[in-house]
Amino acid sequence: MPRVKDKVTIYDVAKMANVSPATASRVLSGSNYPVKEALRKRVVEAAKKLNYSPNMLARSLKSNTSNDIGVIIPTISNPFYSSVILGIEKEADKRGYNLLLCNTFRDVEKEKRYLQSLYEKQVKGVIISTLGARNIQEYIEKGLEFVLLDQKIDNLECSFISFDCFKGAYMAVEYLIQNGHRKIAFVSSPLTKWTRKETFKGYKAALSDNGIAVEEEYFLIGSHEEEIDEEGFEFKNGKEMADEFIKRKLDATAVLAVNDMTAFGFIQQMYLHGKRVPDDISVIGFDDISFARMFSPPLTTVQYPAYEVGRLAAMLLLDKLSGNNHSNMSVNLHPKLIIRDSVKPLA
Amino acid sequence: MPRVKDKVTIYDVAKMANVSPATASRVLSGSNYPVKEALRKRVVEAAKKLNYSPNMLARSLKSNTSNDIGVIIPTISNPFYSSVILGIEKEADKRGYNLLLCNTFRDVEKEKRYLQSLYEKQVKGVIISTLGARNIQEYIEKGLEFVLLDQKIDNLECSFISFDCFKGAYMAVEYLIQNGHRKIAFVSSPLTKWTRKETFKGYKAALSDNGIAVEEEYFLIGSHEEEIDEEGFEFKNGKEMADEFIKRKLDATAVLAVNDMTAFGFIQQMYLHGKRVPDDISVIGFDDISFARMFSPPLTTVQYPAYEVGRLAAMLLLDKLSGNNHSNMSVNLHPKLIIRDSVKPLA
DNA sequence: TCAGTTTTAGATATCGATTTCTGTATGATG
DNA sequence: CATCATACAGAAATCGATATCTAAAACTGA
Repeated sequence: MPRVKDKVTIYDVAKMANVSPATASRVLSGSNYPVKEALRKRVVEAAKKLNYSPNMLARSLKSNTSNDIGVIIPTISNPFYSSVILGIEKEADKRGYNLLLCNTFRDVEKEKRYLQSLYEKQVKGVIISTLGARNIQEYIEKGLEFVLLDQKIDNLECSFISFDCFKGAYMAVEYLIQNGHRKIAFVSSPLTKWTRKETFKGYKAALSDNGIAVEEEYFLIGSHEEEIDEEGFEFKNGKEMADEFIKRKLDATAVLAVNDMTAFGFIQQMYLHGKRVPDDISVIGFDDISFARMFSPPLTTVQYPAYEVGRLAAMLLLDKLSGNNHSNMSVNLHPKLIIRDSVKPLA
Repeated sequence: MPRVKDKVTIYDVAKMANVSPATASRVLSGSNYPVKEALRKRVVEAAKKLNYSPNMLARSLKSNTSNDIGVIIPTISNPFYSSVILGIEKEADKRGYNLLLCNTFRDVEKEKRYLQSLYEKQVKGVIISTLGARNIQEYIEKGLEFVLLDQKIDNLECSFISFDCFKGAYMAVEYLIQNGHRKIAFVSSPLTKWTRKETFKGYKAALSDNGIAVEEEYFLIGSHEEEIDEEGFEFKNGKEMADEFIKRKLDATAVLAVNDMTAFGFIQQMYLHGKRVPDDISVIGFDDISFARMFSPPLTTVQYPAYEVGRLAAMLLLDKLSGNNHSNMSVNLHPKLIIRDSVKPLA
């Protein structure tokens, strides 16, 4: 059992440097209160000699600050969210903040508990991707700052970062049309999220704006809800929709998937039914997760800049916390079509 | 600007319930100090009425405890680590702990800063995947508990969780041999990590134990170091090694990749060179990240149970922190070959 | 030179909890 | 009924920092 050394506090430093704890604190906490150079030096040296580490709990308690921010997402196992987190972490680290990571698995109760826990930990800001934003207002009133991802909620005083899924889907479908496709199906998990609904709308709008009938038969939309905690749900759903495609004997030549994972599942299962992508059917994904380019065929997809979303969210939040910026804003990121090899032009 | 309500403290609760703060604390913190039922009820009701939330900073400061644990990994954007994190989070949440997530990007300086920061936040335990464990000893002496992933360091008083990469590679190569392959290459990024070295050893051992000459020509091992912060490094390296394979005009019929990402890169690039997997060449990956089964062809690979690693790490750490268990241990997880479609039996 | 600033150091209160210490009321014991 | 242990409540100290308040010293300027 290693002997644990006694913790050295600011009092120890002060004593060694022969100054008051107040002075030691002023030097060590980077306060702008003036301290004579001689004393300052003594304090710094004593701190070094004693290998002093400040106790952040005490500092935060007294000064009512925090250098942690909360991040609440459905699940880190979704590569889209891991990119978001990466962006947040990069920016947060740059400014000396740490991340408290919370996975809700889309469980409202879990989300509630996490919010409360973050509040109790005196976190001042939270970046959250939530389904039901019911509880958030309560914490805004308590003084927490929020940045919401992928969700627009009126009357909520916080910043929003969203992505123009409508336009993304629209662009994707137009690209298919330009490539000669007119029978285009839409593959998705249930339209429970705002983003998915927008994507669906964009798909339909692009079709009708181009004089193509919107046929319900081409809606391959999963019906059973995602189960809490289930991994690979989107992938599985994509496979099921491929089965459904075959069952319905659809003649679509192209498909827009609501996200890349769905596209992967769809493509793999179509392969089992003897249909190749892009030779027999073209597929466009959505998100551009890093595997999209590793897939075979490399997936043509709408880029949802997850890393950028994370970075922006952190910037907005931390600017607010540091008082650099007081106004809330809605940032809408524009889609970009990444053309790879999963779409074949029709003759 | 929403008016922020004044924070309600335990003193407010005590006053409303007409008891001393001491009594209120005993009720609200779940202490086992006896409190008469009548008072207890008054306290609970007052807390509810005032919507009281304890200040964890104050609680932790006074009681010298923490319900945060630190997690230090190279990068969350690697799906292997996101699974590890998921396992940790699940177990931690179950026991009321939160995660402080730190991505080092294999930067030793960053790791140092994070360790210090976690220590200052009074975290009591850290799960870490580190390259250089030099600094860890110092924090062990300061009383921190560690669980190390993928690393064995002698004379370090902490628990280890590792994976038998040697055996995993050995099993994979034997499987190839059973399928008639005798010319088997090894594809890898530089052997800077302990796990990669073990994998390489296992590959060589399996060959020689089966009376197959170990030929240096078949070592397709990247030479340039991973750059800090680079995403998709393993994938890119896999592609480069495919180019190298062609350049060397190798006649290998099968390949063992050091991890799945490398395998993906290799397979994609070989495809560009006109070689199909598994028809022209068989490939076995390593890790079984969730994309392995979504890939085409679904990848035969050695399962490295990342989620389980995370869960175990959290269990060991939290058992220790809660005093349930005082001894350190080394847990070695056994490999399992997941057979899918990327290996073809030779006639 | 002396009143009035300004600069700088230290004593002390404070953040919001828990915990120890003290003391009273109650119950058990012989 | 006296004695002693036990149950329970509250006062006050404490965790480790920062911030406020007080005051001495140094510096102004008329």
